[in-house]
Amino acid sequence: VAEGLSEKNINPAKITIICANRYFRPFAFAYFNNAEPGNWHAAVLKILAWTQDNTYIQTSYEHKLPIESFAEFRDEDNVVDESVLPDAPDSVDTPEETEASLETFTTPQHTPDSVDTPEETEASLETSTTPQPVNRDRQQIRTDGDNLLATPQNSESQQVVSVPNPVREERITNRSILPVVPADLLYKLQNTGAPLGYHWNIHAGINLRCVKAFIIDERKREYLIREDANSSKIIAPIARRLKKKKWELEAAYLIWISSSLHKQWPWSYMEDESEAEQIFAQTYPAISRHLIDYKDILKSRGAGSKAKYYWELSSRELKRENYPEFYQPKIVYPISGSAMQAAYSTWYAACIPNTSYCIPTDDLSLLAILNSKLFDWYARAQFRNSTGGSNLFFTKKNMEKSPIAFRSENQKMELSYIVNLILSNPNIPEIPDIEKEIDALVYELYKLTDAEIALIEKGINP
DNA sequence: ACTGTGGACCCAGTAGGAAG
DNA sequence: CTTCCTACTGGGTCCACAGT
Repeated sequence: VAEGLSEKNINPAKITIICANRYFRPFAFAYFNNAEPGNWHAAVLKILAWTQDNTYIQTSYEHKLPIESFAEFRDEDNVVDESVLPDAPDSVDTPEETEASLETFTTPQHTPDSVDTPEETEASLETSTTPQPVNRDRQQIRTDGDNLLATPQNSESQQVVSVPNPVREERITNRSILPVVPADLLYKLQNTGAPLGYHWNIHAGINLRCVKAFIIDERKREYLIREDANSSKIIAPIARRLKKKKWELEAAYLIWISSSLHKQWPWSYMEDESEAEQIFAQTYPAISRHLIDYKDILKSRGAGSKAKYYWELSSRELKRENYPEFYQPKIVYPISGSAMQAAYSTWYAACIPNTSYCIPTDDLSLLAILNSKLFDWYARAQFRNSTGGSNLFFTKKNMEKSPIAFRSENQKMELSYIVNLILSNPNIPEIPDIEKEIDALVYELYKLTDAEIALIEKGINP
């Protein structure tokens, strides 16, 4: 509420909020439905949103939108003054300008026939494509209307042009009124699709605190089982990423002995550690012989470890109830590194170490996006540490905020098909070409212009 | 002019501690 | 117990210098 005004003398029904970024992607109106003066609390905020994908035009008439006109975009706004971004005040706010522009855009409830003519459409496009510096803070408004961004297409209503439809890429590039700078591209990406955390859950891996003792390879596993068949009961598959490799994971095994604090082992209630050690050695002789080599390191595991004895992990029992994410197909990616190297695991009950995160999903189009050049560019722009190191941190918070573009079923299928080509033939020499194909499709998903793609290909970050 | 060696430095990757 | 991040490790690269 502006200074000098109180809730009482504002009529919420007279307020319409326009939410858009400089590219009008997405573009939304919000207004208070059933609002009455002095009764703010009963007002329901209604949102009408458009994206480039969405050609269905919602008319103000259809929704009884209380707005009758739009402010005219002035010519001088054609010149994008970077110094006033992002905090430039919205010029629409000044009363004179609002007053002066009343005739410029008239909604179809007054002239429903005339807007159908091509000239009219052209005229409204011409005026409205001009970018308007908008206060970014206002655009942070998040509503449950995220799903509106994924409204299915409906081309039938294309001829009803009631609201300026400025989302026309070719116009923006042809007029070259918008120099493509990395900050703009970053901003555009941030306003595309929905954040990853909106549709998916991210799960952390198991903190082993001594990888070399607990993780073994196939040969060692076979050896341990040959020595003592019981060993197989406490050996679980673990999906580790391969160094400097996307898509593929390394198959390894983890000696999973849950902490006595979570599970009752024959040695769990021994007072004396050497006594417990003896029982452990009798129960799992081969594994006991293996872990004893790391006794000193394991014993030095410090605070935070809830393991009761040195041969135990601090984790709970490996069961579906405790770790449902390990029992599903999942995308696995590193917690930090020089680049995103996501991979896909269908290995049943395969756990992951705490150097990785996983997203339980079989949506390979998400994997395609994560491993694309576009996402790499985004990560380089967004995921650096405050200390300025070279590492990128794919932390849970960072990843949850990452914008994932809307994908139609067809697009999902196309991307999944290509990703499957790589997954089923991980060592063919054509992989770089296939990855380029994926990059191109991902650029398409995010509706990037040629100039923006060039920016990413050249690796120019903000 | 070319090759081999070793030290210095850089950087990617990781273990594990701190904080919550 | 989870999440994040720091400090460490170890591999890679560069470069000066010595030997062939």
